[in-house]
Amino acid sequence: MRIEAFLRESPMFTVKRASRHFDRVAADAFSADGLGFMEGLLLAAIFFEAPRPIKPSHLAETFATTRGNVSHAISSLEAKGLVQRKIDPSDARGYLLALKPPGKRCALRVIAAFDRMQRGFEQKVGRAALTEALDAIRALESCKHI
Amino acid sequence: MRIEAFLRESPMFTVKRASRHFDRVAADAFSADGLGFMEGLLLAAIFFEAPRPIKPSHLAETFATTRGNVSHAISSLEAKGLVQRKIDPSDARGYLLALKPPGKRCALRVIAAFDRMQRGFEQKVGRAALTEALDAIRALESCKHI
DNA sequence: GGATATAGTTTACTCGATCAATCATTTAGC
DNA sequence: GCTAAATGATTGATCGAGTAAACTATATCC
Repeated sequence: MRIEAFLRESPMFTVKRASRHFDRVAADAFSADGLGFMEGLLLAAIFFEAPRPIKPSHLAETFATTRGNVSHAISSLEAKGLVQRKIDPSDARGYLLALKPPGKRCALRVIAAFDRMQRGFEQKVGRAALTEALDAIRALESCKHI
Repeated sequence: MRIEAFLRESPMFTVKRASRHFDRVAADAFSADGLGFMEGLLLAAIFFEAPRPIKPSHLAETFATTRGNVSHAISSLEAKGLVQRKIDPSDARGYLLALKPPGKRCALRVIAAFDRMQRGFEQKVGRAALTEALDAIRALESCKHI
């Protein structure tokens, strides 16, 4: 088989390449705010949850990643003055996250960018096909090992 | 909107999460050989092209990445004793890549793992749906900016 | 022959992710 | 009530992959 045909049929490579592409697109879109893709998503998540503050563990679960990873990303957002950690009054082990005013403005820009991208996607492949494709990709994630 | 609904409809996040999942699956499958996902793909690419040796620039194009990136990965594969660089007799600027015997055996394991994964995917979502989903994902890559 | 283009490497850097160790607090068991 | 175990989160070290720019060496074109 030719490698090109192999890659073309491979969900793993197709998904990986698309992921890289989206990283570049997001980095480009958020370059003014100096955010990465994941940072933008976290900011959007905190915004959507407002005014209810959100816990890091909730974010880790939502984004299917580790707490350590979220902790690092939040530290980065905090260093940029976008997010604030406050001790959770109901559980002093944990923290609650809230947007600072610049973070709120930044989140709005991020969400607007995601929305524009979403419209571009739906225009490109159609809403129904997009939904089906995402369902298929999600289903692949249940293949846990080779 | 809830962040969960936002993420569910977002191709960018769905694709990114799946990409991370595949990274973990591949790292797990290739752990005995100490290969990453991309290293495995490169090895498979060189194997598929054999006996015709392959140029790094060809790999960079095939995998939609930079030459620098390929150069790093090849160096890593070379350090593991899997791949060999030879000066291209027809163009002394370039190199030709070939598998050393351990690299060949390793490539066979890698390809077998990819094939098992592929069968798992097709069993999970069906061959037709898989093809459609990949076509949709590829189409999204033509959205160049937000 | 000299300017320019090309192949590849190198260096430094970023981002996202993971792991193990650690700390503080909460909960559970006795 | 007090200790032991579980939990929420941070830290620090490390990794893989990717990028960009500078650089070397060779090839090509006029």
